Amino acid sequence: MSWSKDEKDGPRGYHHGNLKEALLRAALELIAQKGPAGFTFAEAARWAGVSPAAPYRHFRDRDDLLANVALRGFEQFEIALARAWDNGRPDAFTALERMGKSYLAFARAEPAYYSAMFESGIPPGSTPELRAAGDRAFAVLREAAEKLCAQMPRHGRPPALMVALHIWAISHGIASLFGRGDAAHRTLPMSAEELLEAGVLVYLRGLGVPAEGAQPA
Amino acid sequence: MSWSKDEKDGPRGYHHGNLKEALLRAALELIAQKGPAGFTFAEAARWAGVSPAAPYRHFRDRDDLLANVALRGFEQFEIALARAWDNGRPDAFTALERMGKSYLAFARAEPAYYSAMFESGIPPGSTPELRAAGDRAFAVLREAAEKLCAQMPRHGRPPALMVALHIWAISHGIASLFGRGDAAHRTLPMSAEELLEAGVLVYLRGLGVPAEGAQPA
DNA sequence: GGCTTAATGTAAAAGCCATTTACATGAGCT
DNA sequence: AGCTCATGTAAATGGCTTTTACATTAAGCC
Repeated sequence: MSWSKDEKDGPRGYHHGNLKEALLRAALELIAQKGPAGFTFAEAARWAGVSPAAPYRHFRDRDDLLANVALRGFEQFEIALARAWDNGRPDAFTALERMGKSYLAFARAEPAYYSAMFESGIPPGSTPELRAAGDRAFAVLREAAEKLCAQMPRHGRPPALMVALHIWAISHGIASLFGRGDAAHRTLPMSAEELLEAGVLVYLRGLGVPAEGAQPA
Repeated sequence: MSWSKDEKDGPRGYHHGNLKEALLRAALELIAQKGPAGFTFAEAARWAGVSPAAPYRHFRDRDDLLANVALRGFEQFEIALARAWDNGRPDAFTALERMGKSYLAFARAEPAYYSAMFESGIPPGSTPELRAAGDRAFAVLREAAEKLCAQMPRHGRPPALMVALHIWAISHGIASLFGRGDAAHRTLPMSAEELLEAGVLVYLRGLGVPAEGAQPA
């Protein structure tokens, strides 16, 4: 019945039907266009075809919506990293490099998620779920570090947590400073991917890691 | 000469006397309290005791003020880094470690500047002055990398620019992710300073740098 | 000292946002 | 059919940003 017909996805009646989802998608799109700062609650509502007050039925406030976008971002991020890591196949070293590329690829392909996650001003611990999702994503990196460290000689073996933090830091640093080609970032004499790969390579050599199957010199 | 008396610093009459400066200081204070996102033009004006429209005589808009804060931040940052570098004394290695500590100390001591510089959404190239100031700050790091590389055996000597970028990235990554102890960041099993120092140490070992006066093994 | 001018503030208004409250609609269950 | 709760709407409040017309004053010039 409804009033006219049934337009693919537009709001059908008094009730939207899937507003929460629509708002999350709208927010993602708006953040992609104007950054987390430029994103407005009202515009997301407009985008979803509802009144400015409607979103409050699904999110406590603007920050809550932002935090949910970040949450979803961490989930996607974890998936992407885990897929790249692929359980350390064929070997930890190769898989780690692959994960590094995946890290930057995510930041580039999903700038809205990435900025919601790291540059929106939403504290990581603003909600337990958010923190947990962030931790799960980091856990992938940490697992990689564990596996990498495990195959080092027991002697000077570094703490895997520290290694994971270092790699996270340099990855995030590169993504954040040079992440995308847009005007919002600095330009580089090389690609971010090359820069990260080289950095991790040097770092791992510093740990004595490639003493695995490759030649140390 | 003045109008009524001379009260230390309060606005004396119709004209403020030093509004631009007052606004910059107010912005810095407000950003420190509520982050770059929470900072408002109107509140800065209130803080300076002028009407909401007054700031427009000194800054094109809110972003312009933010950019000027960032500009000032880069200048301070350059000074801090240069002081720590101290021309590479007593040796490049020691001086670099000192600069790393200085980097984090700045981020911690001047979170408002740091976030205006890197986390405010103001693009680095939004104005030529801003870009130049950023470049000057980076130049200090780059000089350090040059000096460090210069003392390496000519053979496998890495590009100094790349080294500078790597160190910048890991420094920024750590500052940005774990920078301050506040709720806005993640907590660590060690201090950010220790983490950075260890990371740079490993990285430099990977480059073969400490083959200077120390023992390579 | 007067006059002129440009710099610096103010007042008021338009338009957007976030958020709240009271009310409306309708989906699902009995 | 009747109830009830989830989900929307309308309208209002209070801030913020930015613009425009106007007020005040600092400074230079005679």
